[in-house]
Amino acid sequence: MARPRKFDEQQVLDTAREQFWAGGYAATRMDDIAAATGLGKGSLYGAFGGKQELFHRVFDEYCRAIVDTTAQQLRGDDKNAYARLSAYVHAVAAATAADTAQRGCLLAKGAAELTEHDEKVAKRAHTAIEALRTLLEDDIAACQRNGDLAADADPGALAALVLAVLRGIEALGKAGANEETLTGIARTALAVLPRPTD
Amino acid sequence: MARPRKFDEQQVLDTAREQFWAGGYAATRMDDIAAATGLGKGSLYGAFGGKQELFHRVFDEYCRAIVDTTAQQLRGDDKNAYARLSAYVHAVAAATAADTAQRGCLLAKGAAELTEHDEKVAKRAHTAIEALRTLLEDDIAACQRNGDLAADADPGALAALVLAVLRGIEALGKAGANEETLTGIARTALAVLPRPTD
DNA sequence: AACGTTATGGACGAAGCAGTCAACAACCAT
DNA sequence: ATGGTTGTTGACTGCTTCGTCCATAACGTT
Repeated sequence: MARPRKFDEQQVLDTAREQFWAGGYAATRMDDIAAATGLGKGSLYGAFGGKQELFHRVFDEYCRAIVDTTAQQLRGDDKNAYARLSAYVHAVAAATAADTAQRGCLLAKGAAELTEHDEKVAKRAHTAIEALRTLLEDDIAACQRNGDLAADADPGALAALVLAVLRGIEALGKAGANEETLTGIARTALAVLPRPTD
Repeated sequence: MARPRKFDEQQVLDTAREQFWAGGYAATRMDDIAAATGLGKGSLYGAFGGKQELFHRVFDEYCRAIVDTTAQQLRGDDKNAYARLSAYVHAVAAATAADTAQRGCLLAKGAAELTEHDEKVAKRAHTAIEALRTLLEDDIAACQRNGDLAADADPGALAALVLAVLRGIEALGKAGANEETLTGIARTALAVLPRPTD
């Protein structure tokens, strides 16, 4: 009944994410996104509404992806819960260290730039962080059931601590900490988690 | 021999800092700073050079202030080293929670926005972070000498961990974590630091 | 095939932006 | 006091950028 779109919406969102990720929200121009995607501005505005809406789409999708990926890495049986936690924490440190361009995490970057002025971004970031905390708490509780961590510790508190360490690793990566420092933090954080006393 | 300045340079820097802090680098306009300080743009450019240089001045000064404040809070005799560490960690959590406007830390915000594209900002942030790490390490070593923390632990590693937790608290504050969560993280982090075994 | 509907692309408008400039003002050394 | 030097002001320039608009293109339905 009408002319179909020539572009793949997902592909455009991916490209837009790269642009916003590299430059931040304010410094990214819609013309850049148009050029990078090959779309005319009319199509871009027609399909997504505007710069802010486009960023919201990108940010929302990124948050969803982060939480999904983490869920895949942390969910599983009690038996391997500690191994998963350890692997995850080390993976975040390694990924941060490997990010030589120091782009960091779009969740952190977007939140830092826009939380104060954009309610939607603030809410979305909060939801994502809360989801990550829950995933960590579930895994830590599994570790406790399996006897890998002290049963009398508060899993929620430990999850919040680990989450803070992870976000801190990310922040220190931005500040140019080297790989050894970052992996060292991961190692130390895991080492200080309370063990069963028997 | 020449006309003296009518404005206080420090006051202008303070005002500029507020502007950059609230809006970020890209979103802050020189006209805003001019209006907020009451200076004409000519004076502003004459005294500071341009937007980038002005931000460098502000950022440098902010980093210096952060490190100085931390040094005042952490330096002292071995006897009270642990009390100082505890007070400092809790103070950061409380300050982050109290920051209802969620402006966060200019060091983190500036680094997140500009590290990739501005070498000077990257270097300055790195230096500041390294200084903070050293201050923490010195205090932690003092704690060990005084028997408040396990002597066999690596003070450098513990310092890096605590620093990560602190930066993580800051990041979680941006994401809207409530006061209870933040102070809980501070409490848990201190609780998991290794104690002497005797 | 003709038509209604939606997509496309790029020129355009309007506002915003960093930075400049020239006329004027204030100071001090002589 | 006077002149040289530096600070001040705000209008101005030239460029950038968001968003719109419209002529045209491509599709499905009848």
